[in-house]
Amino acid sequence: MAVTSIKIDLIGENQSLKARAYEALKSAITNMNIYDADAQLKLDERDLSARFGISRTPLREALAQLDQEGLVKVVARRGIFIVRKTKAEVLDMITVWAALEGMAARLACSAASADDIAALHRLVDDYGQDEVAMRLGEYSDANITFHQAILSLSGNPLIQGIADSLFLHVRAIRNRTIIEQDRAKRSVADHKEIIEALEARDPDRAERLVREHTMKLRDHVERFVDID
Amino acid sequence: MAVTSIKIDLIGENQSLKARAYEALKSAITNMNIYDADAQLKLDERDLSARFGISRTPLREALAQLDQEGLVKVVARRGIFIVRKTKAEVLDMITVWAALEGMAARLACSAASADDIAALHRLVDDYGQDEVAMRLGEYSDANITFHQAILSLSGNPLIQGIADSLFLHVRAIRNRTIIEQDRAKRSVADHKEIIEALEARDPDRAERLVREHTMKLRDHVERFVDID
DNA sequence: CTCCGGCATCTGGTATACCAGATACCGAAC
DNA sequence: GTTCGGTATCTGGTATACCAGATGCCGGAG
Repeated sequence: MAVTSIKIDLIGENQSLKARAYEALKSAITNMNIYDADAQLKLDERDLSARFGISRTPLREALAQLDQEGLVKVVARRGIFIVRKTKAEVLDMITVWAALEGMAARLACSAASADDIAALHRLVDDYGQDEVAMRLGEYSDANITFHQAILSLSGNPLIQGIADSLFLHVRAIRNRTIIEQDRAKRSVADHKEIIEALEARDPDRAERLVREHTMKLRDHVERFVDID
Repeated sequence: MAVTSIKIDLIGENQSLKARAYEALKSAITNMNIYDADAQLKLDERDLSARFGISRTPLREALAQLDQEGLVKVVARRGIFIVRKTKAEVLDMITVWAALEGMAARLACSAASADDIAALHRLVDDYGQDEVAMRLGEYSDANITFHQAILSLSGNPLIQGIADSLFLHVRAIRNRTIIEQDRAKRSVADHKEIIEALEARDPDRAERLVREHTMKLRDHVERFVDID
């Protein structure tokens, strides 16, 4: 039979205008430095709808969704404001993250396959003792991938979903936390220990290591990040 | 000076139509038995807007919010459907709940005052050995209050917020889980142990007890609740 | 110069009309 | 009787117009 593969247009933007506006706004907001003193924090419905070339209706629905997620705050007859998270809120988010990823590690001990756990090595081993090769920006990406892998290995999609939404907010202060060589080295060491615990199928240890690792980040932010 | 207290109308419904529609729909959906075979799971925008006496616009925004929370699913040109959670999803929710409340107990060991912890006794001690007096419906309420108290004692509002939204969904299957005398008794015993751990300011033990307690519920649902 | 009040304007909230895809019903063809 | 196709209808998506509260400018009174 003739294998005539039809190029179906799934790549093209056939989503609703609301969905497209939502993605565009979310991307714009999460990528801007909202903590800069001169950051533009106020949005205007009519202006935005004109920019996107859509009417206010779908745009409003997108903004309402962002409002619920806590990225913006819609105030009747006042305006729409990009939300600056307080330091306390960020710390609380990291704490919840610690609880979720800890549970994920616990679950992974019984849910993850040996292959899945072995694959974690690839995200850590490259950053062994060679501090020079450890480009910090690159490590930052590998670090995120490592943690998301653990969340994924739990086999509980809800954990991953909640953690993702939290990460969205914590990201905003990421630009303000400088990763030092020393902290990165300890981070790599922590990750190796975590993999060991997973390989040993020791849920209590895996949970504790992951939780303490994330809480170290919490303490670091509490001490050295200055927002508010 | 004359103490003329002005009765400000805060009780009256001065909220937006969207907010009122949202509350009304949320209440209606979470209180109905969506797992009944003959439950009406489809909604219609025009019909609802006529019932509420509002236009489709604010109603749609309320529905969009419920959609994001996972209570309904809006499908373009098909309809709006009340979502039945699968058993796997409910189990995942309870697992996340266990992680959150475990972390809450851990935090409470350092954040809660002695008075706050002492107040927990009131929610448990009444249901001592007197099984006859232990009215199961009444216990169910006290049980919920106890767990929400622990979430609150963590001092982390985010934990409480996420747990609340999870509870909204788990509630739907509550009607289908019969609380037996025996399980309730063991639950009370667990609660007493948890209070002890909090009083001893033992975060590891408090976390473990709370987590295991909630995971018992998870196992119970997995074994005895039949949905899907 | 300062303060106050009213009106122009801005801005999110709501109502309404229209659009297009999806569905269901019905009748014709076989 | 079955199947196919077309059309009426249903339903969520979008555009537009209007509403009312909030803000701020501006001029007059003191």
